[in-house]
Amino acid sequence: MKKTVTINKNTLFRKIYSKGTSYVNKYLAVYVLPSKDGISRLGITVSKKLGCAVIRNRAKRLIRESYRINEENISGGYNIVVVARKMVVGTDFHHVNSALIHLLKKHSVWTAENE
RNA sequence: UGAGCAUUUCGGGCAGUCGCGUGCCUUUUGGCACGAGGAAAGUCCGGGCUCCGCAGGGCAGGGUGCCGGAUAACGUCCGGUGAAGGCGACUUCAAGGAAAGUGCAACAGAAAUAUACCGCCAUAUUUAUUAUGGUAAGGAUGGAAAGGCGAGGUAAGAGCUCACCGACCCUUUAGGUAACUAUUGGGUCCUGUAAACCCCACCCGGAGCAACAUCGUUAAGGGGAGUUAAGUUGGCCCGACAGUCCCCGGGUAGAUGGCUUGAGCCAUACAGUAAUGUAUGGCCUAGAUAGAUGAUUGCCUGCAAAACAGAACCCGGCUUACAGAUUUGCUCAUUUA
RNA sequence: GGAGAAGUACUCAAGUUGGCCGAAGAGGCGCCCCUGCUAAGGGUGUAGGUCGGGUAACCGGCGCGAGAGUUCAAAUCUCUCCUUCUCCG
Repeated sequence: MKKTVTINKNTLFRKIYSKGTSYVNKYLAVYVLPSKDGISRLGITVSKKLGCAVIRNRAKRLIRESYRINEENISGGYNIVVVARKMVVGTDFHHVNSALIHLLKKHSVWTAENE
């Protein structure tokens, strides 16, 4: 299994925000933009408004874990940015996981194999 | 048994599966080791380190403020003194100077550092009173009103005089390194405020790892000031520096080092009341750069795995947040012996 | 990560050599005029939060981000905490 490629440039983030399509959930907001070179990238945004460093780190870890588990089911070649919303504070992994799957299905980047 | 005061340590443990960061070994797969805190937080102090001009002097500015000690240093810590609170164990305290000077004290009150509204007394006029003078005992105001109380004294009064008490200044003796405590004699009777200016003593150059160093990338030039009196530091001055470039706006791409062996941790012995220091032996314990600890299952302790919370150059403190468990010593009350 | 600035009625805010300060002023709200009606415009005056008391007029306490301290007295001075905003390469 290859490593998860992350987005680490501010300009790329801004491009995805302005040009990508977005769907919003109670827990998360997901922006998707097809990448030019065919590599999937993941970016996670957690605002400072959500809470202190522990809460923000917890949210990032839950999102990253959910992406890692479901990476096989996501069709490649997309830049995906996941933004955590306020309801994510205090929830457990299962809620975050189902929320992410729901949004990825809306974006139709979910290639269901197991269902 | 109840109530309370101080204080120590911990902040779940073990195992399985998938996954993350760093290092090492293999190098296609992979394997092994290590991997957040008592506050990592707030950035409130102090220091190391780096650069700024060699890190100097004065003014300004800022900080600290009982005494002695500890320390690299501190606004921290330890031991003592004093004051306040508590029956007590004990706790709290920015605790120098108001008798060097200046300012301020609203409203109220007659008057706020100086006085005469009412009252009391004397004299004159007159007997309703009015005027002048004396007075700080009594009233009233205020947070604060000329040290308190008694006796003498007086026209009425007053530290005006005296006894006792209190405060302050000088002083004698004893104890203590000192703050200070006890004490002898003399003098004085003075509002509060220095977290108002100030005085006294001591301390402080500035900026910060987004510092800084090395290697590289982009680029395009334009405008302004200056020519030995301008520039450079932190506000100013002096001194110093370099000996031609400086400022404004615009453009560009980052990588590596700094980055963890340190005033380090643990154990023992000795010195010291203690903070702490010295010696010997052992140990190596995160180092990321959109930023590593998560998901899940089982067992154990427990009512319940459950609080506050995530290193970002590194240390010493302080402050604030914190569910629950826990060590040791002491005080008071009640009962029984 | 580091360095700073600010917080006052519903909103924007003035006030900080400590005292007559629940706090000037503007918007907003509310009343009147104008209009067939409304908006805009003009004029005028009032109350300002919260708790307690009172039939009411009104009176008293607490309140200038929160909590302590200094002082006779704190929006103002000092300390600690909270929130918001700005700057750095």
